[in-house]
Amino acid sequence: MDQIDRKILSLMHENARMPISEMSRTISMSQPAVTERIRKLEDQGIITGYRAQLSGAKLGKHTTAFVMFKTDNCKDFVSFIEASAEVVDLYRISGEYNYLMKVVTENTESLASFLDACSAHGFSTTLIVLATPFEDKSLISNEV
Amino acid sequence: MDQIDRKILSLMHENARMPISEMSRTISMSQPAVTERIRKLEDQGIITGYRAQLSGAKLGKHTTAFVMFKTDNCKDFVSFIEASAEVVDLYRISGEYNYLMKVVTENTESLASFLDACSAHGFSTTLIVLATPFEDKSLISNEV
DNA sequence: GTTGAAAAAACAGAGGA
DNA sequence: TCCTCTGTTTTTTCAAC
Repeated sequence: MDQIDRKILSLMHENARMPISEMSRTISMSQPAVTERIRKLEDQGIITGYRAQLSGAKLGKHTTAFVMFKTDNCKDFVSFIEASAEVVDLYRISGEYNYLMKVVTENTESLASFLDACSAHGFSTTLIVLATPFEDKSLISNEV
Repeated sequence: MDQIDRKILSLMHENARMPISEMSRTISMSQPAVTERIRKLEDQGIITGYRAQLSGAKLGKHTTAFVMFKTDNCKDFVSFIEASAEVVDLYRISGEYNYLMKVVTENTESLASFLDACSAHGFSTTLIVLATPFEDKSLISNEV
């Protein structure tokens, strides 16, 4: 992991579909060398995947919320949540609640339906997302 | 947005670096047609970008937390947070707190330093992430 | 939406600092 | 070890339909 690897990670985080040839020009290194470095970053598990980012709103999902949940039966709860299409992220957390999850639904009504379905497993506190100043900032500082 | 578009989005969410030629084989449609559909999905803002997913742990960031924050000066707070490399996501939320942010740091000590720096802007409650059963589940159901 | 040719990129091997 | 160079294969682009 040197400065060149960090630059590659930064570029990949900005645009994962950038051709390797273009990256090789940007960082002034031959294409096979860049390819090999990317392969190693993947093998080491530093790069875990490449994903298209989708707009929830453009797909008709206009409501995002974070739900903190307290349950006594983690196993059943996780099974239930894994099967719930509304939940995009699930975190086990410290504190009064067991779990925090990010929920994306069409509207507040469908969020309410989801929360109703959850209530069999415990109790929750819901934080509605009003705006997202930024999301998914890079873990790599992009100075060279 | 028909079933083929949904399939493209699903494939792109699984692996954004999949060659379009491979996608065209998977969904049995000519490559220029797939390319044109992707271009339209980008133009419509349904696809907002392509990102490499990086492992925080493999980059030496072993602590993830969600911090709920209450501030009286949103403008200054957001400026401060935007300049903080530790914060990867920032959400404006409803409820007792103004903001929820996802914070990724090297360890609990560096998290404490960050929270100390924040304390000038208001008060917070921190939820430490103990485990992540899943993250970034697709908004598109991947049945065809 | 398809086909097919030209351009570009990715891959794989040989060899050098 | 890590890189560059180079020839081959694959993918992308762009024309015409």
